[in-house]
Amino acid sequence: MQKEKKESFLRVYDRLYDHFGPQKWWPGETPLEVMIGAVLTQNTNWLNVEKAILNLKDAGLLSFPLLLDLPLDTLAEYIRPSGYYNIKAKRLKNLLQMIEEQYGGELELLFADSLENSRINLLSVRGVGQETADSILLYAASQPVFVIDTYTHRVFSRHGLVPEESDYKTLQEEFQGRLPEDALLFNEYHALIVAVAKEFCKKKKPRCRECPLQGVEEERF
DNA sequence: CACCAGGCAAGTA
DNA sequence: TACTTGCATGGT
Repeated sequence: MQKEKKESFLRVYDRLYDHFGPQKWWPGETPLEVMIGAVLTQNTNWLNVEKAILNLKDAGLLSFPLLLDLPLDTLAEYIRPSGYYNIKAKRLKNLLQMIEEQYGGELELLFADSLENSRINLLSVRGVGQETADSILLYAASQPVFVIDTYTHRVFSRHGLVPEESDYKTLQEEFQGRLPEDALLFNEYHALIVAVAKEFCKKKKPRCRECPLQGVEEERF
């Protein structure tokens, strides 16, 4: 029973992968760019984030020391298309300053730190919550951390795979406890959940008739 | 026109 | 602890 339950999350993964194929996340050329994207995409369409990152890239500002010294309101103007630009400029600054103070401005030292330490330090930053921290750890640092987001909660609770009231920590423990500890698997799985949510599990219009997960909750586990 | 998007923190009771 | 609200652009 417990063993089959463990395998059910892998069956869901297989269904999603068979339907959507590899998602090739995260869109970003460098760890710094991925980290910036993780902050900018908070409650924001990824297309808007791409515009903001392109602004920084075109200005030649995708560099840790340059961004660290960039005035707050200047940074805000560059990232304007990503929305919430004033608060996100501040959040990026907070994050850069933490890395400067704790790791001498070396992103690689943050990523080389223990998972426990790096996560605690990321979460200490004003504007970096659990999802943003875990996105950075998984997609920029390639650490085996499962990222939970509103899509994850919606898809899995609608299909009866987790209780509706599950919080972030509970969901993350479910995924990490039932899946092999594999950063590449976690990477692909999270991206596939986003894919299925966008197409079949929208907020208002769930089209679960054609959903590749149709009926998973009926399979006994 | 309304609604939504790969959240988070601060304020209130 | 458990809600509620502000933050904001751009696509559908």
